[in-house]
Amino acid sequence: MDMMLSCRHGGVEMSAGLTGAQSDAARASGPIVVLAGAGTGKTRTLVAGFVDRIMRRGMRANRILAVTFTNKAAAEMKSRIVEALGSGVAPQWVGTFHAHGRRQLRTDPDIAGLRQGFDVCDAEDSQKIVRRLLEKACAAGVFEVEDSEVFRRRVKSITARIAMLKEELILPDVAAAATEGLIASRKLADPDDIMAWRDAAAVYPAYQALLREANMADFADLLLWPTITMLRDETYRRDWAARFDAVLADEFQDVNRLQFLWLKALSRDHGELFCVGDDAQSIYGWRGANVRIIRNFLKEFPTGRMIALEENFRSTGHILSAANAVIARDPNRLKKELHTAAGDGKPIEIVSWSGSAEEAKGIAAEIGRRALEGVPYSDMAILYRFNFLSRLVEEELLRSKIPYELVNDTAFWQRAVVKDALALLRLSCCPDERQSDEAFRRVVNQPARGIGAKSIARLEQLADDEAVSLFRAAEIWAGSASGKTRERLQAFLSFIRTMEDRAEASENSLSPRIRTLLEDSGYADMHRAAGEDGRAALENLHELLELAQEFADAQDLFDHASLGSASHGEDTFGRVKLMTIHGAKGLEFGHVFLIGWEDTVFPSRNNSDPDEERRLAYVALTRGRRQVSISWCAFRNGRPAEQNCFVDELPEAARHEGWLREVGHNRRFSSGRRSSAAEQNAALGF
DNA sequence: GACCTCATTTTTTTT
DNA sequence: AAATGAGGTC
Repeated sequence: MDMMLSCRHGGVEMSAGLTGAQSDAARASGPIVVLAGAGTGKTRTLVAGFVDRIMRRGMRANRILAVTFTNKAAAEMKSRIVEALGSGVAPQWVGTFHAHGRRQLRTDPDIAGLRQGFDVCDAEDSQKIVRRLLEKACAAGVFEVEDSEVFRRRVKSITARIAMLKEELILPDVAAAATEGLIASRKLADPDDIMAWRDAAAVYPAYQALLREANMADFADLLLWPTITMLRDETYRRDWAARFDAVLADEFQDVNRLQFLWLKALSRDHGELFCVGDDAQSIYGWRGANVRIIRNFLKEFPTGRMIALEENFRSTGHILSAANAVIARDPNRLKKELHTAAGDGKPIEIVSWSGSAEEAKGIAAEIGRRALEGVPYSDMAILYRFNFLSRLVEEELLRSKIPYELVNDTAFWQRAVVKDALALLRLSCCPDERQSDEAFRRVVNQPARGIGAKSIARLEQLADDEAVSLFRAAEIWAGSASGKTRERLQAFLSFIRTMEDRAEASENSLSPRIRTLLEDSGYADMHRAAGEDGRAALENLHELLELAQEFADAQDLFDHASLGSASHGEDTFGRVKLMTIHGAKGLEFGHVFLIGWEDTVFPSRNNSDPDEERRLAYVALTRGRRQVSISWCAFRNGRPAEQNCFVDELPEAARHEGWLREVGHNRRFSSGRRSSAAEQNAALGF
């Protein structure tokens, strides 16, 4: 402990090599928000804050709550804390909002009307529930029958809105009134929007009832019920708040009202709320994130402090100039400007293409060229607004034999095969439970057992009438009726029962148990029979079996499956990374290719908040350390497209000063000089 | 009634 | 990637 007297700023700075601003932030007490611009050492400061509370202020590591949004961020934070403090210290409360919520809810499931061992359903499961409710309403004539695409969108929009209602702490019974109030007060001009909110409020109570009956919690529930209970019941709140001497929150710009109230309820007694974030990087508004929370922090906490970190340790001067220019047009932003002591670096390239195929070819060629110059593949990344934009690029990289990795294309635990395998497991655990209905539906007819849509519809009817699970309904049917379907059902039921018995009898660990399920059910064979088409599926199943070894029991595995986990980070060194801009947040690469910068694609026409798209552009640009190339196409999907507004907004001076280079071979680019074909080819590696 | 294959379609972005 | 629809076969 004499370390803290050893230099002017104390032990933290000395051991971690912090800047003055970072150190000030880490050592501050009371409510504080660190406005950490991209590349200014956000995680470092957060970890330093954690360490400072232990080393200098004498708190215990397991009495500090630290929250992040992603498992990856949580894992990183944990390991860096352990690195700083030594492996003897084990922080017990570092995790995601969802993981913390689940932990709190698992302690008292009854506050949400749930029983012990409840399941967490993911967004897809939520959508399926809403879909079935809506289909029922259609059948009853409450809703019109629409074409399937419109229907799909509607399900999506309603599901998202129910989550938003929960994040505003609006409970089912008051949802309708609250929605009408919202419609009356706010100027919701769009009639579609108004209708969607009304639909959501109407479906919400039935949705919640269904979840509860099936003993399931959705993502929002994990934090909603603990928070509501803390607000209603002071004893309960104190019980939880007393466990922590300080609360730390990462990515604070992305918290929603629910998460903020949860943080406040836990930190109210001591006021130790240490938040790190950057309002310029708030890109999750569609998921309920509320930028105004970080922007109004000082109004909420008049005694609090806001400390801005503006010295960037990542990018070149030119990259920062471009990023600053783009974000400067967000009128509500908290003022700060990134600067660097490093040099200006290479010019930013704006490359225009006639079509997306050409763009893909060009990027692959350019990556090949840079690789020859000695840039490791792993130091390059291609970032885009939507996942589907990766397809053509992927083909081209494959053709060019450039090793690449698609990051988070469809998260492992959300893949259909993985969910099917887990459904089999869930069903073999407790077939009679209502929470297995979803599992039943997934696998009854996979592989095809002759139990098709019509039979399942009849089963659902029966289950409804008798108020039992689908599995029970199937047993009733198999016991009474006759015919082919009866035999087929019987075969399936007895298979599940056998598996259930065997699971109880043996001490078989998880992995072999799943293997048996996959083999004996014919599920694995189904994919083997599909040949090339089933290869990816089999690989995923194999990986699942490997991963399953890490889990103690089925419940443990289900928990990880629904909230995701960081353990799926296989070593993929030496590969070009392909990911969405959202997925790239928090990461950095020497060379960054930003594709699809066309109006309606990026900024997306679907986002009602243009400033959020702007912030996304800011995030995209600030991922690059040394070189950033932006590209856009005159044609995308056979439709003409325009260079997006962000390109236009880059400082005019930059074009004259030569640090913004426009390269292209379609007739449409606006300003700047037209480069010769020879120049283009030289630049793009043909 | 159920299954298969082929084609089409439409993507937000993620816990 | 995954959900849908059409058209043909058992």
